[in-house]
This record gives sequence, structure tokens and C-alpha cells, in this order.
Amino acid sequence: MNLRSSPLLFMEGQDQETPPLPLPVPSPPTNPSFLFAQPHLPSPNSSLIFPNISHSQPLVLQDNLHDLVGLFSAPPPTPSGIPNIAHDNTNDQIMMPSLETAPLTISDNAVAPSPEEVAIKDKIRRAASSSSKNRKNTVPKVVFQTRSPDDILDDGYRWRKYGQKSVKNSKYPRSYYRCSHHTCNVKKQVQRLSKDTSIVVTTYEGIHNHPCEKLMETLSPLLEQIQFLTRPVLM
DNA sequence: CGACTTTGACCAGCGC
DNA sequence: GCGCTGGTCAAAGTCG
Repeated sequence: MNLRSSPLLFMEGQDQETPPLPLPVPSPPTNPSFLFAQPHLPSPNSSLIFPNISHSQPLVLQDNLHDLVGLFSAPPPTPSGIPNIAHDNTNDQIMMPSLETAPLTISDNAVAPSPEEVAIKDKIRRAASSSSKNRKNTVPKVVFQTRSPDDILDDGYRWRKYGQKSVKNSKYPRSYYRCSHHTCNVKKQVQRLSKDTSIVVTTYEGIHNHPCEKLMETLSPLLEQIQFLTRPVLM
């Protein structure tokens, strides 16, 4: 895992004057089930956007937990023995299990959005607007801004690139990826900002219908051990 | 040989 | 209707 970012969060539709919502800071992960937590979005098409990244208190993802997108994945099937826990309904919070607990701050010197940021927000706004007219088309979208030298962030899933386009007002092309899992049609778009070339904007569209492979790889020995320790003992 | 990337072509939506 | 733009397709190429 090579993400080094300090995301902020605001909900789609929020205007520039409204300060972004600080991301709720979760407790340290104490239960593997947190790894399958899902974001609690106010509406099916609302989007999470991590806007200007603050340098003041960088969040660091734990190296032994690979699942960033797993936050937005469907819970695994229960027969696997992994309990299903989604978001914290009582506190209406998004659980961010893979993040260390560093308080999130809003950047004081936030700058005007770049053309790419404006385009991305416009695109999401249009998508939300059109889908509000047609409620059947409810594909959740999540937008991350991450400060990383790598275009491709290791989010634990396998992706197949199916297109690349140069985008207006951007000197960097936008890449289009689909989840390689045969039954999963989650897509993501990756684009580097020309205003700040250290920032990569990743847009996830859809929800994985399978557990994160790398995560399961990491967890399976642990789960086997738990199952062994909690097995019924014959007297 | 299978999985993946590259890249030009095609198509749909939107604004004028 | 036309042109622009973004998203997807699919054939060819690459890699392990």
C-alpha cells in the first residue's frame, strides 16, 4: 500500500463557500469486520470528494491493510465466517478502518479548484442530477484525491485498463479501468491534476460484489486461527 | 497462452 | 444539424 494522503470529505452538491465536512475519525480497527465497512451516503448517488489536500496532518494508511476500496465494497458472503458490519448507523459515520487515527483538518490555504477539479465536480453533479430524474440508475460514485507519485494506487483489487483519453484543460490523460473480477462491473477513472501534478484523482463507480483478494489473502491465516480457537471442544 | 495495455475508432450526450 | 467532448469498444501488441 503506497497511499500517502490526507483526505478531506465533503458531500456532492456542497458549494465552495460551505466548508467541507471533516471526515469522521474512526477508532483504531479492533475487529476484522471493520474492513468491510461501507460508507453511509445520504442519497444513493451522493459522492464523496476529497478536495484540497492539507499537508498539516497527513494520514498514513497502514501497510498491513490493503483494502481502501473495500470500504465501498459489498460485505462478503456470511458463510465465510466473517461477520457483516457496515457503517455506524448510530453515529451516522463512515468507518475508515484502514486509516490511522489522525485528526483531519481543513486546509487554511485552500486554493481555487483547477479546471480538472471543476470538470470532475460538474460531471458528478450532472450524473447526480440526471439520476435523480431516473432513480433506477443508482451507481454510487466515490472520488478520491491522493497525493502520490504513482498513478496506479494499490487498492487491493485487480483492474483491467480499457481506455485512455486526453481530457480538455488537462495535459494528463484520463485512464479508464474495470474490475478484473468476472462478475464485478466496478469501474474507476484515474487522472493526474495538471495544476498539482502530485495529486491523482481516482473516481470509483459501483460497488464490488466480491471481497478484496489481497485483503482476504492477508486475513485468511488470521481467520483460520480464530476459527480454530473458537471451535467447539469435545469433552 | 492468458492476462493485460495501448490506441484509434465509434457512439451518445450536450450546447450552440 | 453540427461539432465538441467524454466514455467505451476492440484489435493489435506486450509481457510474464
